[in-house]
Amino acid sequence: MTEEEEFLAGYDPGAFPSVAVTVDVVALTIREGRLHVLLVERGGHPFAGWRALPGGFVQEETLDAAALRELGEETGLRPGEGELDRVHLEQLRSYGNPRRDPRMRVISVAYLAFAPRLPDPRAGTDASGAFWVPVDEAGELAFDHAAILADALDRARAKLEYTPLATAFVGEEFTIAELRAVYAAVWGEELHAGNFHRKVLSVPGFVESTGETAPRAGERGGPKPKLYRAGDARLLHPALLRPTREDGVR
Amino acid sequence: MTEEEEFLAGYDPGAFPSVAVTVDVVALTIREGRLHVLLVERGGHPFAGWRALPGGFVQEETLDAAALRELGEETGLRPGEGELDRVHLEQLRSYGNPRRDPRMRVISVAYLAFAPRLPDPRAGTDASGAFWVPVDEAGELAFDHAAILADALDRARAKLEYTPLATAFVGEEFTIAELRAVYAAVWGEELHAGNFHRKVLSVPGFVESTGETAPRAGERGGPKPKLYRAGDARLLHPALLRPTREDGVR
DNA sequence: TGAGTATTACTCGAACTGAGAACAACGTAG
DNA sequence: CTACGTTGTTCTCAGTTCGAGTAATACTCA
Repeated sequence: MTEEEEFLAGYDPGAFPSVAVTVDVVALTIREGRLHVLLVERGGHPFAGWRALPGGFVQEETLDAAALRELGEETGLRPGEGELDRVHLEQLRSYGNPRRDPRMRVISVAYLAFAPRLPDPRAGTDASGAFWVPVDEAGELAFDHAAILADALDRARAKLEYTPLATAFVGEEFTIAELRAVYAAVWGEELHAGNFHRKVLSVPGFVESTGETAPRAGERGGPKPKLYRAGDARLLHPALLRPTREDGVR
Repeated sequence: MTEEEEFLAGYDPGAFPSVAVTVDVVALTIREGRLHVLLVERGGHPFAGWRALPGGFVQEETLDAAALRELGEETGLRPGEGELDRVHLEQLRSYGNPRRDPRMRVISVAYLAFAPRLPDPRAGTDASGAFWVPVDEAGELAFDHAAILADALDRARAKLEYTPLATAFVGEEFTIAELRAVYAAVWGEELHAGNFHRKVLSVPGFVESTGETAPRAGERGGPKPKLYRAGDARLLHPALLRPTREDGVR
């Protein structure tokens, strides 16, 4: 036994202050042109009856795996069954205010999930119900979840600018107009169709043409749009700048 | 007693899986034109004798407070004593691989600290020594700290583009050339002096003139430069784009 | 069939960028 | 003290990108 092995064998984990660690997931999708977030209604205390972000305690798994597991439990989807695999998942940040949970010290690692239109969720084990809500109608949330949601929206809006994240909200094949609708929904403002078109096609690696066109035009007319799929770029250069941002944001 | 109070009174914190939570700090500063990171040499197991990021277990405090405390303990500086108050501190992300610490499940919340030139640190309680090391000479680190450092550098380099973060590396009053040296050190490439000057002054809220000039020119001549202080912008619009980034970074 | 709408392409002036030059102010080697 | 090299600052200029608007075309719906 080496000195280090000996040390580890005699190590007492209880000697350090212990806290609980949860993951909370801000899952975003777009429905009917509006950005929606997945919420659950809490069944038990604390905050019984309140809306909250889906989440739960971390088990013997990586943080990423915990987030994906929680998302699957709340939506009723399973990894390997298609839709959940196309979800883009990334860590947002951690929240550790000592009083954020009245039970005990709980540190939450928040995750951000972006998904194409998912089916309506069914209730998970830890919640009496889960549902998609437009982000501007989320209202008051349990714990500090309203602040987490606000941070998540900031992050999502910013990431649309310099990453191809928008492609995570649409299907495998999509039109430029669908992509533009994603930006409009997340940023909350319309974009100039012509300039958006030019810009998206000019950024290398953002989208690549499938060579095909959609079988049908939009609901209200117009030519059959061309189809694209996501390119291989991880960052957009140059970025798609958000319009009408005032000078010197503070 | 309300129903919720009753629930909380009978609540057993031990019922949930418990893990240890630490904060690790990636403290960056610039010395002699090179970007340095603060490292400690571990005194005890595991990884005795290895270099590591300064950090420790979270106590009854916010995560931000824990990071600031750890930074103070390793550098020997105390909050309220000037230099430590000008440090910019922000959360990087959390690392929770179940095997990242051989003792037990430890989740680490990593922080990023940017500071103007700090004095040489003196040893803290949990480390037999602390020192500034050029980031490209950090070498192998304990735990997953090398990965954390890499993520931190990515973040720092990116944030220089769209935030006034560079002002956190210089003194209260600084010259445009000092600011340019920060960008050069972090990005690892020289910038066109004239264009940088024009750009910095044109971004609203980045810097504001003090109306004064430095008492002395640089070591090797030149006119006395004008002095500036940080403006009130939190984001740079338009951003300072990093040069020579190839098309379609992937 | 006609009206309305949407995709896509094109135009034009304004703004921005990268590269370089010019100039004056300064430190230092000789 | 002088000459020279270095540096901060301002300008110029051509190429590129951006925002806003226009136009041609193709489709849906009534």
